[in-house]
Amino acid sequence: MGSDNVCVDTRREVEPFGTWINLLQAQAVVTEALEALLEAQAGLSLAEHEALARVSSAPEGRLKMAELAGLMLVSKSGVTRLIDRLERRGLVERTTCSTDRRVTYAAITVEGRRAAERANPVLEAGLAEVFSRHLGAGDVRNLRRSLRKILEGNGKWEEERCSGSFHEAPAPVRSSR
Amino acid sequence: MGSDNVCVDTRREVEPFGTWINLLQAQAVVTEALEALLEAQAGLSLAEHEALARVSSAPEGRLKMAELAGLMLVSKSGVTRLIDRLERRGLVERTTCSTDRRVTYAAITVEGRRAAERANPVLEAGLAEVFSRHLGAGDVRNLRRSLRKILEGNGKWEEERCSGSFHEAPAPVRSSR
DNA sequence: CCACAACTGTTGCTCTCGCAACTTTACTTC
DNA sequence: GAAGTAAAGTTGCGAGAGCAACAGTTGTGG
Repeated sequence: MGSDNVCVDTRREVEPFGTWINLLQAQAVVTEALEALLEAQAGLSLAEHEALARVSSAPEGRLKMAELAGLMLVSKSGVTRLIDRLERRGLVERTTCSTDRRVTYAAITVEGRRAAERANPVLEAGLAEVFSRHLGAGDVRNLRRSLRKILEGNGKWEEERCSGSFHEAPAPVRSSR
Repeated sequence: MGSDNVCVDTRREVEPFGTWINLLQAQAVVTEALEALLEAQAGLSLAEHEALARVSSAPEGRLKMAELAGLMLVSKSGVTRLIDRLERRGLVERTTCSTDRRVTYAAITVEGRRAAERANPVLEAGLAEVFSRHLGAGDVRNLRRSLRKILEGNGKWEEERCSGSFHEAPAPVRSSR
């Protein structure tokens, strides 16, 4: 009955847990701030901006729906509705493929490109303000290295997803292939 | 001490962006894995487990709705619905406060405590597998320190919420209910 | 040529969440 | 003590996302 010694080695066990919680919270805080900033100053959600950025930076300014879904780690239906919203606002256009009539391209419009270019500096400024402002250069390097280890360890590291000027939205990876 | 010059070269600007993307992706990957694992082996979502753990580790095994909302980063209505679901399953009970009739306590039940205790090792094993397994002890410390800086810099650091102690403290074994 | 499997994108359904309005209760002020 | 204000929790509503089912298209084997 006298199991008072609860504090045996809990400190060691708690650390990864607390770190993970902090990861969740930091992600939530940064995302929330950027979401609000981007919505206020550019009228775009983070997911919308990412789609816009990825489409506009793709060759010929267009991307198949399935490709976009793969890059963004969102489901097929998620991309359909996301492109629905952007198309309704004239920022993106659905075009067909001449060689395969199943595929639909999401193609950037001039207005869409303008919106993306207007949103980019906003996002960058917000990111500096809320994220990198509080970290030293060494912190950023260490942070990224650790995060990369986690991604690699789970087989989710892909170079092309991280390069370029776009952002990412949290979403599970479903049927990839 | 990262006493490097901040404006070394322009290429540095990409780094925070990519690091933030990695943060999102790592969070998404870890969350997805844990969510699936916990759902499969314990029948709880992550949010449900967190609520259960926080309530069960609170003094007297109960927490005001508003306190719970503050500890988790969710809105009041979110907590209402979350507790609705848990109460429907008999894992939590709504009780009243004798001194303030506005407040509602979410109180852990015996079955709820059992569920939390069954879920904890599952979560811990999953966390080790998908998260801390790929990091050294120094990595975890650095990671946490950086995340803490971000949270502090945005005024969202609160010791009791972030310290991740809720999941280890089994609280007073008060089986009065 | 025809049946059949594989693939692409869309739609219906459901789930979870936040915001704003609302009800009930406590506190402050006169 | 009464009026007004603030706080706690619940509810209606809409947004956004995933899964499963579906229709249209392409390619393959008999």
